[in-house]
Amino acid sequence: MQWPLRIADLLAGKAAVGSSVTVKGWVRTRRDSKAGFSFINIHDGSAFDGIQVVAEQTLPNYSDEILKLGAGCSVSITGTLVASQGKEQAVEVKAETLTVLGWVDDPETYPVAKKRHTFEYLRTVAHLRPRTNTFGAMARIRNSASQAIHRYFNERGFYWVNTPIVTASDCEGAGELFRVSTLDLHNLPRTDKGAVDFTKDFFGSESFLTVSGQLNGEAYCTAMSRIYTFGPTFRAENSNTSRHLAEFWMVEPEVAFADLKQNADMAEEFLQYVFRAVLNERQDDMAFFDQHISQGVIARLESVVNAEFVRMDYSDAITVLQKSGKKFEFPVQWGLDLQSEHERYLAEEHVGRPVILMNYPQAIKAFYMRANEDGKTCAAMDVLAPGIGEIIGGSQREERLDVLDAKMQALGLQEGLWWYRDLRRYGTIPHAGFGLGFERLLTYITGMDNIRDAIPFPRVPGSALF
RNA sequence: UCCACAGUAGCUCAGUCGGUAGAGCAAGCGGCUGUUAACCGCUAGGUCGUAGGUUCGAGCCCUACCUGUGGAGCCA
Repeated sequence: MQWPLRIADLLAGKAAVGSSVTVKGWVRTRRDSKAGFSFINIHDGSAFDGIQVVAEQTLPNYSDEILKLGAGCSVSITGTLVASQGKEQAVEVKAETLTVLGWVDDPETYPVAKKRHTFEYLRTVAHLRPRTNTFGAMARIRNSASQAIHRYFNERGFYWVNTPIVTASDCEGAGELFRVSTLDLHNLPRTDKGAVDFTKDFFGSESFLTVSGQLNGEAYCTAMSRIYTFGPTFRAENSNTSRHLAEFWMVEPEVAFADLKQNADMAEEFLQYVFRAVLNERQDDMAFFDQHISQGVIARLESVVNAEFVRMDYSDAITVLQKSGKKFEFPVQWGLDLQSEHERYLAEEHVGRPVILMNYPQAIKAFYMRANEDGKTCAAMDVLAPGIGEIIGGSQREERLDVLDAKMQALGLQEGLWWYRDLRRYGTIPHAGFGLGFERLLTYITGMDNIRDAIPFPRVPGSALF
C-alpha cells in the first residue's frame, strides 16, 4: 500500500519543492492578509509543528469558506510545496484546492480555543486535548518510549508475555483490588452461612483486576528465561495525588539465572536506553517540554543517560540520612520504610541523579523477595529518580522452596498461590525482575507535574470520564 | 482516607467595608499587514458550584454537600 505523506514527511523534506502534495488535517490558526490571501496552519499529529498553507483569494471558496475557517476545522488541501518567504518555516503549501471536511459548529464554545488552557481544564475535555501542543507531544513521546521499551527487550532476547487482566488471587501483593463480577448486586446469591456465594459468579470464585503481572510473568520466566510484561494494571486505592492512577501501564521484566546486581544493571541500562531513544526520536517534542513545561528536562535526561547510577545499600542510606543534619518529618531508623521526603533527599540532594537502593529489611518488603544471608535483609531494590521518587521497584526472587513456604504460610498464601509455589518445586532457578510505572516514567521524561496528563484518558478515584 | 486552598463570561482571573458584576484571552464583525500565540477598533456574552441559613439587602458572612487542585499516607 502506498501511504500518503504526512506533514512530518513534508517538513522533513521527503517531497521535493515544486511537487504536488496533499495535506489533510485540522486547522490551528488562520491569519488573513488583505493583499488577498490567508495563512492557515494545519496539524495532523505527525510532528510537533504543523505546516503553513497559503490560500489565495482566487480560490473559488475563498470568501464563503476559507475566511470562515477556525481552530478545529478539518480540511484537505492539494497544492504545491514551495519554499516559504516567512522566517518560521522552510516550506509551505500553496493551495490549489481546499476542501472543508468538517466545520466547528460553534467556534465560541469550541473547547480547545486558540489560546492557553490550564491542564486542569483540558482534563475535562480529554477527548479534544490531543489537539493541543502539549498533549500531542505527550502522545508522540509516549509512543516513542513504548516502542523503545519493546525494542530494548526484543534486542536482548526477551519475550513479551501477555499476562491476564482478570485474576482470582487477591494476594498478588499489597493494594486494594477492583472486583470483577457478574453477580446481581441487588440480589446476591448466599451460602448456607449467609456469605456471598462466589461459586455462582462468572469465574466460579472471587475475581479481580490485576495489580501486577509479575507472578504470572515468573511462570513464563521459568521456561522462556527472559520475559517481560507491558500492559494495564489496576489499583483501587483511594490515592488522590499527582503520582497515582487507578489504571496505569506497567513494565515488568523477569530474568532467569539473574541476581540482584544484574537486576540493578538491567534497570540502569533499560532507563538509559529508553531516554536515549526519546531524545533522539522526539527532538521537536522534547524541545517544547524543555522550553515551555519544565526548563532543563533535556539536560536532566542527558545527564542520566551519560552517568552511572549510584548504588547504595539501604543500611548505608539510613546512615546518610541520619548524618544529613536535615530535619525530617518522619523518623529515620533502620527497619523503617523510607518516606517520600527521605527518598527525595537521597536522589535530589545527596546524589543529584537516579540512585538504586538495595537490600532493604525483609519485614518491609514483599514475601517473594529473596532473603539475604544476614537473616535481616532481602534482595530488594528501588530506583529513585529526582523529582518523582520511586520509579522502579524490583528484587531477586526467593527461589528456595523451604524459605518461600515459611513466608507464604505466615501470610496464608500457599493455597491460592499453589501454582506459584510449584515453580520452586519443579526446576527452581535464581531469577530477578522489576516493575516500572510507565506513566511515572513519562512524567520524568517530559517534566509534566501530574501523572493524569501522561495517559490519554486518566482513571482516578471519582472519575472514569471518556 | 487526612490536611490546605479554590469554584464568578467559552477559557484565565479581578471583584475593596455586605449595597443587583469587570478585565484579558477566545469568539463574531470591521480595519491593517508575507503573516506566524499577528496587530488595532467595535459587538455580543453571567441563575457568581449546589442546597439551606443570617441580613432590609449576599459573589462576599455561616452550615452542609459536590467538584477540582496541591501536599501527606498507600504505592508504580
